[in-house]
Amino acid sequence: MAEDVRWLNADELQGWMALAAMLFKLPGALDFQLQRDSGLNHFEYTVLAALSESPGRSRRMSDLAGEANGTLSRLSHVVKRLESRGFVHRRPYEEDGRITVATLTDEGYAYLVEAAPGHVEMVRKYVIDALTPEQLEQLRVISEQILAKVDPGKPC
Amino acid sequence: MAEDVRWLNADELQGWMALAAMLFKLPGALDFQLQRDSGLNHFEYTVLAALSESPGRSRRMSDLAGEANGTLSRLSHVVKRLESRGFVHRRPYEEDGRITVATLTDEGYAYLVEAAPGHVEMVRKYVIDALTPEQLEQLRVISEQILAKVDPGKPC
DNA sequence: AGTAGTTAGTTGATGCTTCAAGTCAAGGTA
DNA sequence: TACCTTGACTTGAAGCATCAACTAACTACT
Repeated sequence: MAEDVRWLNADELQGWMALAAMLFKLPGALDFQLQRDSGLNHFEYTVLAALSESPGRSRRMSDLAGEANGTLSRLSHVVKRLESRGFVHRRPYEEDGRITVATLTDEGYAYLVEAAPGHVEMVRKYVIDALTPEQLEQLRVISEQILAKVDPGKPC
Repeated sequence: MAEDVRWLNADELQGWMALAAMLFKLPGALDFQLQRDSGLNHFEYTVLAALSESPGRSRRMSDLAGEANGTLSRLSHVVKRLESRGFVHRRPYEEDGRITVATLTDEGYAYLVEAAPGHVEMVRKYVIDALTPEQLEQLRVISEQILAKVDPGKPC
């Protein structure tokens, strides 16, 4: 078929391999710490954190899914779990019955406050302290450029 | 407890949020393309690719797990699936019966050759072409530094 | 030779994610 | 009013990953 494939040269391959390795291992490492210390995975943590910073500690499901970088389906399952643990509750939005609003409960907030320091420490250890401020800035720009290609519908 | 948490400042938070978003979305996007076009996920692809570049298209399980950035258990499940599809076969190593050697079959190689162009194209589109050569080099260095913190046991 | 300990890999259960299909509410359209 | 159509979720099944427990093969000690 397409014989005109633009294969990767040595530098490109090296760059991609390094990124791929990081892409595989960092999420696992973060999940491991969170799971062990708080019984949450990274997605669940992100959901709770996003709620805690929202007005009224509430947010509609679609927004929350976007904020936490997940699909609506995934979020729905996760919020059901979090709800059964008493960290979140859901109610239909009065002005539009299709919309569901999720709210962080006091227990959920307290739990998040317990979990946050350990998580922040890990992010520091693995990412922030591993890089110079310049590198972190480079990484931010790079991540945004890649994200723009992967998910063009998110102007930011 | 520990009230002396070093929270993230605005720049640090921005950098981390951008990385996190990329970390969540890029693997999904790559998996999606591979799954749709080739019925493989990224880990399976990596395993086949690693085998194809090994002497005799063969490798012991532990090495392969390291190469593909996964655990031995995960690899074992995956190789079982790949074996049942006829892409790989396993045999015990004569000189040490504990060791298992996995080998890429001709069908597996042919399948990989079919899948590779589409995958390379995606890696180009999402990563290589999104960045300047300097940025790719920055990203390689950054990834290696992060990886060294996450997984200190791998000197490279 | 016998026993304990280590290494390499496998397996099964559990839980999370994904995908496709479903529900239910709201906004046209006629 | 009845009928599509779209939007916003929810659900159930299937697949995949993770974890802990297990087996088998080798090594070291006595």
